Amino acid sequence: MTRTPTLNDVATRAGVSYATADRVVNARGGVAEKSRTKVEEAVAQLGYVRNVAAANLSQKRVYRFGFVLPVGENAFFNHMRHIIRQRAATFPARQVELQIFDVEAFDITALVGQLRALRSEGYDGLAVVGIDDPAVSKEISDLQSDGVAVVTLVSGVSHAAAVGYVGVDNVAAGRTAGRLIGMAHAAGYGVVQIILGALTLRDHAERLAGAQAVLAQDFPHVHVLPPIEGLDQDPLVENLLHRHLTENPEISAIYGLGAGNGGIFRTMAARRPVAPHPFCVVHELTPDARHAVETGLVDAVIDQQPEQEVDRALDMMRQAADRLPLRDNPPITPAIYLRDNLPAAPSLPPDERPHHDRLLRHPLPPAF
Amino acid sequence: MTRTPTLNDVATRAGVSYATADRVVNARGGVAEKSRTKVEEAVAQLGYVRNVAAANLSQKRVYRFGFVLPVGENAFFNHMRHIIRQRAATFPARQVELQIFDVEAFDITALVGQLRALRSEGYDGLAVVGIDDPAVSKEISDLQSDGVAVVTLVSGVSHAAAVGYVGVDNVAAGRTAGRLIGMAHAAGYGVVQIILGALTLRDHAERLAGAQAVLAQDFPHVHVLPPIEGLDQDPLVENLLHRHLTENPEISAIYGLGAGNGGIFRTMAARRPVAPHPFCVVHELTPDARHAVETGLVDAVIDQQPEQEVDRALDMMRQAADRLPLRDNPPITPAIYLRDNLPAAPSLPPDERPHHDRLLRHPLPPAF
DNA sequence: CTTATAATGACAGACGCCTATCATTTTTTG
DNA sequence: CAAAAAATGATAGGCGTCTGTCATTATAAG
Repeated sequence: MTRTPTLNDVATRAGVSYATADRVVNARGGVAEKSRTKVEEAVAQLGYVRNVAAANLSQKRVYRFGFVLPVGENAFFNHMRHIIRQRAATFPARQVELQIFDVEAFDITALVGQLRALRSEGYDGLAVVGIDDPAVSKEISDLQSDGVAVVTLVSGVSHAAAVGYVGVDNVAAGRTAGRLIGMAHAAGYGVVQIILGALTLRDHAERLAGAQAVLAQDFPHVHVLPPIEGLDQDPLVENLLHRHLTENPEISAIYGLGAGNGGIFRTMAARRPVAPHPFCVVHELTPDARHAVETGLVDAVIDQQPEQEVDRALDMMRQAADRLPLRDNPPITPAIYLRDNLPAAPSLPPDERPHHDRLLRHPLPPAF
Repeated sequence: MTRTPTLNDVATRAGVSYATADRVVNARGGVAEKSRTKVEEAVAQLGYVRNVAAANLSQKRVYRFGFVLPVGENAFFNHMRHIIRQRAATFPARQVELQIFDVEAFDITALVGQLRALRSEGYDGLAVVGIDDPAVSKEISDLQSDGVAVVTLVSGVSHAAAVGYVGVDNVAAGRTAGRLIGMAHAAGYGVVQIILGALTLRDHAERLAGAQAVLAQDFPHVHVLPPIEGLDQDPLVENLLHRHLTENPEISAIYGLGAGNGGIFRTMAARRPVAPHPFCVVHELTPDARHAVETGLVDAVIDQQPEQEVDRALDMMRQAADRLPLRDNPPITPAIYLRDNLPAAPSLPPDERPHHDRLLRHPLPPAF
């Protein structure tokens, strides 16, 4: 029954005073090279691990973590906001304080500005939905050197000195969708229409590449049409998709890998009575998407599991704040949801309820 | 900037001494009804939450959690063991001590004996893979009243006064498999052969029912053969499956919902060069199953995500030990893995590596 | 060798809670 | 009403770490 060693034990073992051991462990400086080595050796030999509970108590520590998310009508990030708030609600008991910061989507200047503003706010950790840009990267590195543990979330930032990245492999996600579509064409010939936001968005391009690769290699009998760019806008997507479906009745599958899914759902709902049902795959299990799967409008949803992402980000920030070694975090795998393995519906605030009422009020697509 | 209230504040507010407030909060008894109410009101009014860090410090608390798992050649539980050990390795820093207890599978007496033995061991929490039996249920309730937080894992125990259940909905898992199979038969007609351990095993029966229900309702053109009972034994499964496939060349899909998957992989591998590839779904992402997916022997794996289950169980035990309200834990959803969204391969100890070497050494099924 | 400077030691108080003891007050019981 | 029992108050010491102060000693610079 060996007691777990305290810093006092370390000091004794190293043959220095508690004060010196503390100076080393907490990197306060003003310690001779020689003493530092002795203390570090003692730490290693005894396997000393700082008692986080005691440390937190003495400092009256409250963990301050922030999430920096793009703002907009993006259902996915709204969902993520909700998850974060939910976690925040269960946290006061653990002395954790969570804040969400909204930043205009795709706005590098705004993001950099927000990050800079946060630099002096004394946050222990920040989870940032990145934009891959040198200025952002620089800002993140600066935050890190100011002692803020930064985690990039959903979309990484290259060359940033972040603690880590939490997000899915979008190529894998696209491949997964591609294979599902391929499986659904065991019959043989088929035509796939892909809808995305824009080819310039890295996430979308990656998913597209993944899907195309799998279909070309393993399902050569399935023909992939050139993708439609819907700019992630529901009405535009609806408009374009409806036209393509009408002009090309051979289309047997639809893959929406961007964010204008509302347009897909409406198109599918409108056409359901008239035409045979193409196999349909979309991304992100938003309330609308869930409803579409439940009602059979959509066959499968590829999801990046924001709950897991949020938890993982919190974990990492916490570990960093506690100065514990990070446990390795393998990339999150995209989940496949069919109507039978949907997770229990989360309780939602009123403004995030699915829009199916509105959806059903328009049983026919607008003429154009 | 209001300080978070301490028990001292509660005492003051309630107009009693610290000692009395403490007696109430820690349920030490010997407090008049009236005082208790006053204290409870003060707690509610101030929103007092016990500072777990301080409490743990003062008690030199080390959390002691145990997992009680069935022992045997079951690949799934071996995988789970590995996950638990992995978690345990990262825990000393958080003063958590993890133990695994092996119990003979399906042995009620052994399980009850083990649980009883653990009763006096001072565990804070136990995660138990249950057997649904009154004796087990009784034992769990007793543990709970002795202050041990019990979580049932993977398979629940009815009427047990456990803190909660962590596991998947097996009907949903079966339905998911059924739908995948249905999707793969967009062509039309098809024949499904289901292999399970035994119809008397609840998990298996539930999965079977789920799959049958979905196929009957949404894919009536797919014919489901009577299931084969392979007793979860690889050689028997291989033997039976090979015979059925030979006798019924119409079989277009195989669904292995039990644990004798090694037999399925070998059969598929052996037949691959000769026959067209039936669509194949199995359960649990064991190393062997992963390899089978990677090599295309198997099309999809339904997985109950043991990592998540272990983490969830640990979370719940921890919350209970900290006397915090449990956050609601929605059932874990079965994951679908195709070869494109496989999670990063976990590092495995040598004895749990996939057996594909052995598998490939027998390119043909044994004659019989 | 004498200053200045750097490094070290020795403590003490605080963080919030737990445990224990003992004295004191209130309530119950006979 | 006295005696017994129950409830309450007061308080002290400890858990391991952090922070700060101040005195002391070792080292470097002049």
